[in-house]
Amino acid sequence: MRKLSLEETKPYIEQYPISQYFSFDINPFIQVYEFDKGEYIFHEHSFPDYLYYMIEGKAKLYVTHKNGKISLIDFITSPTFMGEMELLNAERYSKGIQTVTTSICFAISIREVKEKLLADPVFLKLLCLFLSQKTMDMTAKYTQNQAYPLENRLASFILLSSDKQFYKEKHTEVCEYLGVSYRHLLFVLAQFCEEGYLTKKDRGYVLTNRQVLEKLASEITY
Amino acid sequence: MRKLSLEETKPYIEQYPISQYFSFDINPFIQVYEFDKGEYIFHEHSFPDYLYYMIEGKAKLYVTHKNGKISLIDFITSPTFMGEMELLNAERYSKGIQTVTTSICFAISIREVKEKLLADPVFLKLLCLFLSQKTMDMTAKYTQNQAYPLENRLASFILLSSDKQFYKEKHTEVCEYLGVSYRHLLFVLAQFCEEGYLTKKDRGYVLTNRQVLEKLASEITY
DNA sequence: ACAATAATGTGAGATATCTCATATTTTATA
DNA sequence: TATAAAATATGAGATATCTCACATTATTGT
Repeated sequence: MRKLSLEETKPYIEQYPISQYFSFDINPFIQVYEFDKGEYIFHEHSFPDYLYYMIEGKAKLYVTHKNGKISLIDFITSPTFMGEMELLNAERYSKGIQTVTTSICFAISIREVKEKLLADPVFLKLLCLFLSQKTMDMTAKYTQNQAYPLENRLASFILLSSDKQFYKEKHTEVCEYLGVSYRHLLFVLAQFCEEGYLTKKDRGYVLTNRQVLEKLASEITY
Repeated sequence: MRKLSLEETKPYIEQYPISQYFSFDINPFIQVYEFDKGEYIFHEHSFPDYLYYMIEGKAKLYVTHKNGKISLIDFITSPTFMGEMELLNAERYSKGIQTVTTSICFAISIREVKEKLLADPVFLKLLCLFLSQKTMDMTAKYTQNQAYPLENRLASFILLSSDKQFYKEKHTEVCEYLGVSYRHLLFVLAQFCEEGYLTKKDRGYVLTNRQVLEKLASEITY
């Protein structure tokens, strides 16, 4: 983690204006941080000091269970807030957030502006929208997780995350996201290859039968 | 569903003051509705006209999947808001909410006060707290669902929902809540009886070995 | 009070998914 | 560049959970 100098800060502030999200001048309270790839933004069970607004990058929100299993709750993609739950005091201890790529974040000191933020209708409205959208996405994901076998969910995930006709995600992340074991993910991927829906190439998979994948995925959503 | 008369309304308004949740006078916009047991407050895929604040009763928030499976997302207990996601415009169509007991709700016409509500810092702050708490509860539930077998989750559920040493919930609801089949729930309950943790009595179960149940439940949470 | 509906209960077989062990390859790091 | 760490890969056996079929007992509506 590196705090950017004032000169480095400037272009980001200009390129990503967030003043519209507040009814007071937020700029004096903003610092810009850069997180390396793989670095932790929040450690599990910590008390965050900052509300972050990620403007560039990608991260994983996860929780480690007592039995050692890890649930990847969500892929966090910019632009988004992080630490808003903690700001609201709703959470005793934070979940973990680890970057997947180098990430740039605005950091707003909770100590300094908590009072102001929690009385700001512009910000609060934005936060409400953000929270409800997040809740709905998660509800959809998790209810589907328990209502459909991996076959359907994986097909859906491949279609969503593939670039053109090429799928190439880290199995280690995907299995945690879809809530299955690494072994089982590989098993179903192998099945897809056997059936000819996918074909291994380089270090990824080519979608060789998009139609069937779409049919499998379509069994989930209306 | 029955709209209460003005005289009937009065005692509820007095007993459950919610004016503190708003920075303007909400009373002119409040109507009081009574829902019968088993009645639907929101049908799935409808567009709610009211923001509800349930003051008495209990309901189920659920979603029906394309394959016919039902996920009981949450047990909704008073006091709580309902329809807040729709108010925020975040949801195209609503989930279903069905009462479990006769329920009394304050109804606030979205059409009439949406603008005011979405600019009210007092209400918005409350809503943020509510939403983030809900998100966290759900995240906890769903990540645990996929990280632990029913044995642990059921033990935890029994301890939470039993009255003194007696457990008596509808299996049909519980299996949807815990995300398993009816058959499997009964199977694990039978197992608990065989092991002597529970004993069938009347139409419920007596907790005959609370200690073991607590041990099973404790494997989940920190 | 009776019929319809919902809830409970059980068996048997299928399968989706997990655990663990182990080998190889790729990527990160000193 | 050597070494450690992470990611990929696969087999074999176990199990958690599901589906379906069917019978019984409550509960509800008329």
